[in-house]
Amino acid sequence: MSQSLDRALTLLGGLARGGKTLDELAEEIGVHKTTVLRLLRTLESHHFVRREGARHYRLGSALFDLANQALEDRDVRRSSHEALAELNLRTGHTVHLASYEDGEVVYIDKFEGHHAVRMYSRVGKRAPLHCTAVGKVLVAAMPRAKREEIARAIDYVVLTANTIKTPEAYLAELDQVAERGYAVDNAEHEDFIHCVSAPVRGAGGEVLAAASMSVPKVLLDYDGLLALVPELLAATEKASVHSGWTGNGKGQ
Amino acid sequence: MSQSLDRALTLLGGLARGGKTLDELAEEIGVHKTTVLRLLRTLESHHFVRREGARHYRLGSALFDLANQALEDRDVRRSSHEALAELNLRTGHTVHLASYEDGEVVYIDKFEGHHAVRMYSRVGKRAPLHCTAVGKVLVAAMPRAKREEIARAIDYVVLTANTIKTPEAYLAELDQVAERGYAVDNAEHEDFIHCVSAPVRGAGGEVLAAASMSVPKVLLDYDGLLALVPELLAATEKASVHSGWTGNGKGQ
DNA sequence: ACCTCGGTTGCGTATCTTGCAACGGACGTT
DNA sequence: AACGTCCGTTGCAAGATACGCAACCGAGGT
Repeated sequence: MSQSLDRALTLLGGLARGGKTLDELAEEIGVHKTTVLRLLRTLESHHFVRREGARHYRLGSALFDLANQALEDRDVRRSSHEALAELNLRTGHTVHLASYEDGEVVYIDKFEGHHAVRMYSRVGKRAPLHCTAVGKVLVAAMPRAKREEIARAIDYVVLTANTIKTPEAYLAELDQVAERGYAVDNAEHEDFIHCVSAPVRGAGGEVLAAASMSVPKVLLDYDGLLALVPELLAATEKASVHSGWTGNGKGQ
Repeated sequence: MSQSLDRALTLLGGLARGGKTLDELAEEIGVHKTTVLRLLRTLESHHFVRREGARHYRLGSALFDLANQALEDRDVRRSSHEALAELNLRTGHTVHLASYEDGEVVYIDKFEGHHAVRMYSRVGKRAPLHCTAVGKVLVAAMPRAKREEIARAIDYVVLTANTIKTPEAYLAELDQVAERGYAVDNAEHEDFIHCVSAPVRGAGGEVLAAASMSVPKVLLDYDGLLALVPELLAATEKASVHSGWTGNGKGQ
């Protein structure tokens, strides 16, 4: 592990929450401001940071640049884009695309809902596996042994009254998800929101990502949410076809 | 300047162009692979890179995360979004939003055109000041002394037959741009594309960013392009109002 | 079974990074 | 107008840290 690099990356995280002054940053990561200055200079030379006026540093454009290249790398995102945009347009609900990344879920695309109520999420944000519909879909797609391994490794943080609390309950839920082909998060992550999610598949039938719709409970009750499932499945099927998926079963 | 950080950032740039193996990366930045390994590990722990299967490294999700936060930081982007999305929807042409950043133009938003012909650009990408419509708009908004300083500092790389080649010609062009309130790039950057651009203003009348429409020449001739200007101006005015702009002149 | 390729580890050394202390410039205050 | 404060910047010396080496390991391919 490289110390200076580690500090610099932490620095970026700190800068993410608004422009900061040199000493503020120094204090935040617990080093001398000279050190921060040098790190910032290096970051700046690569456009990772920019100086705003005199006494403020902000994140720079290299971030956008790399991020977009990284996103383009993820082919699912591109191939699913059209189908999900349509789904979002037609239903007006927030649509997410997420993939599994070492023990968590990462949002790789987001289409904002058309209501006043907005979800606190963001492309690149991570979320737990046990209390999100996308998490369930992604883990349910894995072989049973892997599922168990993951289920046991999860830290079942309780976020709402409905949050799943044990590996056993989680595994049972996954069985259901695998069987019916979609997952539900019945206000297990945030109190006022529930979601449905379904997988996007690739050429070999493997699950590339999970798409979800998130709806505030004030807008639609649980039955109303479930009534959206056919539309969701139509969209994920379209996205799957665009991603190379060819049939119903496994393989070609 | 911090050496290891510098190397790590260079590494990220290298990774942007597809997954690489350890030795490839080591060679690329001219260090021992052990060093690369350590840097990658640190980057990985912050989710800046991820390991793809056995022998491939790719950019990770921290990039998306930071990038989105950085973009949200740039208020112009949010406040202009609606007007530009409309413009894009109505005309079907590619719309860019760009701002000035130390001697270059940086794209901070992009709305893809609806035609088959796509432009090679990307949010976060940088472009020269002398051969882009957005560049002209941004520089034309600066006080005359600053304009001259910038005009003299530009390296007039010739990209097409129409590219401006001298500070004098550039300054003359800027005068025109400042006067009529919009700029044109008549295939000065890429041979087959021409653009028009206009400024987005903030509360004090200052120019926050430049919006542009890019159109393949095969789709629209020069006069057709100019015919789009009123629509562009309507959009940038709307974006300006959303950004706090209140009147026609300076000040409130 | 061998070879190659990619990744990983331990270790000593030299380098690079660090924190200190002091300076300078820009504001704001008295 | 002079002073004080806040923030950024520089040079330097000490030592922690990142570096490259060489050897090892594991997986694929021949």
